[in-house]
Parts: sequence; structure tokens; C-alpha cells
Amino acid sequence: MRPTVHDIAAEAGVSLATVDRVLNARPGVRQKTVAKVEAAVERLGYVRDVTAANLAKKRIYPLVFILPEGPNSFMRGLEAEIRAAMQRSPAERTSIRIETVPPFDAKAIVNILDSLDPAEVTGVALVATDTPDVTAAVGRLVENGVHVATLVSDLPGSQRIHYCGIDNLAAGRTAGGLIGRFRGGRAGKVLVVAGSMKLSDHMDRASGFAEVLAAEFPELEIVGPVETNDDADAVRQAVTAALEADAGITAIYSLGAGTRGLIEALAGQASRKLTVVAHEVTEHSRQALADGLFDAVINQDCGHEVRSAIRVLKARSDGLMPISAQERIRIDIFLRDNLP
Amino acid sequence: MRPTVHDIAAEAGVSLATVDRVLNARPGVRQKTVAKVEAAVERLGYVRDVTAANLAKKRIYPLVFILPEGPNSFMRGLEAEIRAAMQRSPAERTSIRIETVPPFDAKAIVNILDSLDPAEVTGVALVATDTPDVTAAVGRLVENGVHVATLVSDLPGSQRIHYCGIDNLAAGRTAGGLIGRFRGGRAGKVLVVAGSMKLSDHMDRASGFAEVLAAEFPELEIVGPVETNDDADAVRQAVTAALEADAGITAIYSLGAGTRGLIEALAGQASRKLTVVAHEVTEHSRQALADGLFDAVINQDCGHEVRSAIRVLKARSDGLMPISAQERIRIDIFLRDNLP
DNA sequence: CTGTTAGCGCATTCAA
DNA sequence: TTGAATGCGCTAACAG
Repeated sequence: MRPTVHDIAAEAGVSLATVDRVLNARPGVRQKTVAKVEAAVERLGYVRDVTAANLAKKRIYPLVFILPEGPNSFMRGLEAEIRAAMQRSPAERTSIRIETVPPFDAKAIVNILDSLDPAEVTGVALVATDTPDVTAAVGRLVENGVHVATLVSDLPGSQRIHYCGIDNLAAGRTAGGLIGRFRGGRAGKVLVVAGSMKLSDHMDRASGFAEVLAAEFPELEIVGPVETNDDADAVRQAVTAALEADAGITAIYSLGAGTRGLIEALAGQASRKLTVVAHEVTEHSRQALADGLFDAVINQDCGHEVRSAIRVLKARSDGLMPISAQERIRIDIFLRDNLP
Repeated sequence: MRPTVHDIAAEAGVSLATVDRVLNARPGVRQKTVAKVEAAVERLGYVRDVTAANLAKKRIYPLVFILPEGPNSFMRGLEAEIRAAMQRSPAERTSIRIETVPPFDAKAIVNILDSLDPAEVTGVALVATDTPDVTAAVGRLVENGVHVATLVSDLPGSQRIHYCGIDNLAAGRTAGGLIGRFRGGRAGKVLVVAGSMKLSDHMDRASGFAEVLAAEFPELEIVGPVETNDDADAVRQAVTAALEADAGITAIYSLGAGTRGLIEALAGQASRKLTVVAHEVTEHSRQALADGLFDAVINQDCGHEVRSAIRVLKARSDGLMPISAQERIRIDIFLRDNLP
């Protein structure tokens, strides 16, 4: 039987309340008494029952998630995962609110951030546009004691306590390794399609990709990146134009969203067998894999990201440092054969 | 504020105990009273606080894990994850014991299974050798009310309630898709190295691999599979012999363990650039990826598998069916670039 | 069949 | 500076 507060109270010869004070580092206990209790804790190997503590405390964690609205399938998937977490709220003692903003709208993010009452919110997780005003707003919030984590795309140099997402430099490298190997040493050009260079994740992917091609696959030449603002129609037009302009393109790396547009462009070029790698498993990319239009899709598990964000925010609210290693999000690679 | 048992007792005009009886489907309540309580639950939107219930119940789940002993890195990694789960035991209300058996020793597994006291064990997770006597022993245990889950390798046709592991047919297909694409249409032979065809996971991988090659990459011809009993020295010898005997081999798919032996064999053939895909991220395979000796490694996250096994076994002990979809283990693909 | 009462392990008034 | 008493939401004897 695990020792309880009663056991250690008896062992130390003090009352329950005193034990509690020592355990929670509350003031008003003589140093000598503290020592007695700590000795008893040590001797009995006491570990606090967190669930019982939470029950007694009736602690709940009010959290806010901020993410872009609009048709982006990945973001909608992310939202679905947040809603799933809301379902679990009673068990996890969280109280989650979702706020959506127009995509790429830094000002809207800032407005929401500034409207948050530090007394009513303990943690915020946001998909951030990497601009100075957002970074500043995050700083203000953190100064006011609200814990902030970035989701999917990081805010380097900000006060955020944690980034819940993949290493996008490594993701770009992975795409490079994949396309390089798929091309098997044959020379050619690779079209790189990006959403926006205002998104730090997109920037990092492009860099990682270029790095690997330069170092390991010099026979491949990069065309682009072309920016599409993650808009499917823009993607379709850009890809179609590039393919028609340059017959030397043998591969495409799409590192942003608007995957539907890419698929449409590809369908219009059916005679040309291209090696294609895109990001995020969605309804569209899943179909493209099955159809053999895409060779591989790089994915981040947004379920993991949301759960990680919640864990980290809760931990920080309790004054604990999250174990970074455990919270790392993996870079998934999917072929048609290992689709979940 | 969430409604509590008191609230629904008041609302239904009955006592606490009656509410509890209804909530836990215990006998001895008039149908009419049951209805009253259920109506109140419905009206107030009551959801039970599981942590409080567990606290009151002092419920703990005694679980046993059975896995092979020996130097197999993957199995040792699995064991490490089980030990990590043991660390979390107080919080998760589990009491976990590990039993190890000699690899491929069906009789040893049967002995342990038969020695378990159903009164003292609520669930068992085992890495099974797929033989009739093990299947029978699992059946006996299940008949006695112990819940059994298979881990890593399944026991098809047995009474196990759940298989915690990857779809090995799909894993084999994935390896095929990878090697096929890496070879980029060039004809050649692929050496397949397996551990034992007594392991259902190895059999499935071999089948899936062959399936995909036949369907999508007819230019590739399979050599093998050679059986090595997952012994590194046997792998080294078999691979070396095969490579020397057949200059047409341009790729290797190692679907079992003994990865160290594969690496040694490869080191002896440095002049020959082979496409290599192996299973499981371990110290060895990680190094081989970094060195460019392996192109990709297919992995199953044993941490996930262990946690999933625990969740499933606990859920079943509480009479709940696990949500299969949520417990699916992913087939991870790692290049040097996305290694965790 | 139903209700009363006393905990589970911990936190928190309120007194002393 | 310390302790006694009460309660968190739920379960489980034990009565009635």
C-alpha cells in the first residue's frame, strides 16, 4: 500500500495540515518541522496522488486555441482534433475555447491575443503568422502570466514556452531525401511550390529541401519556390504554367497547402510522369496517393500536436517544465501502402 | 459547475446510493426508480468523474507482459517502454510485471501463461510465437477471465481481444513501394532476409512485399526469403553468401532482426551500391541510416504499442470495448533526415 | 428495494 | 507556527 499524507503525518509526528504545507511549499512552517516532514516523506517513499489532489482542488485549466479559418483541410483537421480534446475536457480538467482568424491575418491574431483576460485564461496555443506584431502580442500575454505555445508554425524569438509541431527544416530535408532517391540519380528539375514565406514553417521546409539537394543530389535543380498563399486555384495555375514553360521539370515538391490545385494541375498533365511529394494527409492527398499521382506525403499528426499543446500548457500552469524530448512531434512519411 | 451525484439524487428524489446503483448498473433497483434516475441524468447532462470514482474504488489493474529475452535491440527497446510504464504505475493505477522467455520458445510462453492466477492478474500482453500450443494457452486464460492482448506479432485465430502492433502486410507493402521507387524502374533482384516463418509478423511482411513487387514493380525479382532466426551472425553469413553468389542483387529488404549482421555484411561489400530497407529503429539501424548504408527503415513505435496495450487491457477490465481506430499503430518510415 | 454513513487521498478554511 | 474539521465526487458497507 502506498503511503498517504496520513502516514507521513503520523511518521513525522505532526498534523495533516502541516504535512500539506510542507508538500506544497507553503509558508508558515518552522524549518525544523519542515525537516521532520521531509525526512518522513523520504523514509516512506511518499508520492502524491495527483488525481486526489486535483479532486480536492477542483482545478481546471482554461485554454484558448487560435487558428486560421477557411477551407484549408489541414487546419480543419486540426480543429477537429481540438474539438475531440474538448470532448475529453471533463476527464482532463480542461476548458477549451477555439478562436478562428482569417488566414495570414496577423492583426486579427494580435486583436484576439490582446483581448484575452489573464485572469480567465491560463494558456494559449496558436498557429502563428511570423510577424513582429504577433511576436510582441505574445510577449505581452506572457508578461501577464499567460502561458503561450505555438502550434504547427513557430514564432522564433518570441516568448512562447514551447513549439508544438514538427522540425520543418528536417521535413524539407526529408522531402529532399525522398525525391532524390526516387529520381535515382537521373538529372532533372524540381518545382518547389510554397504557400507564403511569411510562415516560418514554409521557409524552413524550403531551406531544408535545398540543403539536401545541394549536398546529396546535385543532379537535381530547383525551380522556384513559387508562392501561392496556400490557395488551391493559385497552386493549379502556378504549377500548370511552370510545367508548360519548362519541359525539364521531372519532380514537384509542394510544401504548403492548396493540394487540390496541385492535383488538378497534375491531372492536366497525365502524359508526363512526375515524381511528386506533398505535405499533410487530407482527403485530397490521400486520394492522390491512391491514384499514384503522388509518390509520398509528409505529414504531421495534428492529434499529437493538440494533445502535446494541452499537456505542455497544463504542465507549465503547474509550474513544471515539460520534458521536451517526449513532446517532439514526428515527421511522418506516407506512401499509398502505409496510409493510416 | 458540472452536476454531481448529489445533484442527480436531489433531482430524481432518491438517495445517493440508489443513484450509484443505477449509474453502475447494479441490481436491486425498481425499474421505475431506474427510469427516474436516468431521466435526471439526462436532464442535468451528468457525466461521471472517473478519477473520483477510481479514488473511491482504489482500483488497480495487475498486468503481465511476456516478451523474449536476449540481445534483440527491438525487444530491449520494448522492455524499456514497459519499464517506463511501470514508472507511471501509481498515476495509471496499474501494477505491471515483466516475464521474459527464450526467443522462439513456445513452450516457455505456454508455461508462463498457464502459471498465471486469474485471481491475481487482470490482463496479459505477450509477444507471441504463432504456434497452436500458444494459441491454446491463450484460450485457456481467456476462458478464466483474464484479458489477453498480443504485442508486435499477432496470434491470428486466437481468443486475444486485441493486437497491439502494426499491420505487417501493409508494412511489407510499404517496403516494396519504397524499394520499387528507389530503384526507379531499373531491373534487378531483391534479397529478402527474414527471421522466422513461425512469426506471423515476418510472414505477413514477406507476403506484402511480394504482392507489391508483383503488381507494381515487375522489373524486380525476389531472391529468398532466407531465414536467419533473427541471429546477427546468421544474417551476416546469409547476406554475404547471397551477394557473392548473385551479382544481380541490387537491393535488400531485411524484414526481421539481426540488423547488426546485415550492416557487417554490407560493410564487406562497400564497392557495391545497394538499395537497403530494414525494420526497426535501433542504435544499429540509426547509424546505418546516418552512414548511408540503409536508405530507409520501417519502424513501429514500441512506446505507442505498450501504452496502447495498457489502455486496451484496462478498458476491457472495465467492460468497455476499446475504440479500434484510435488504437491503430502507425507504420513509420524513417530516412536519415527524419530520424527522431 | 432504498437510504445512511463512512471513507478514498488530498486541500483548505478556521481556530488555537 | 500548528492542528482539527470539513469537503471534493464517488463507492461501499451496513442498516432498514
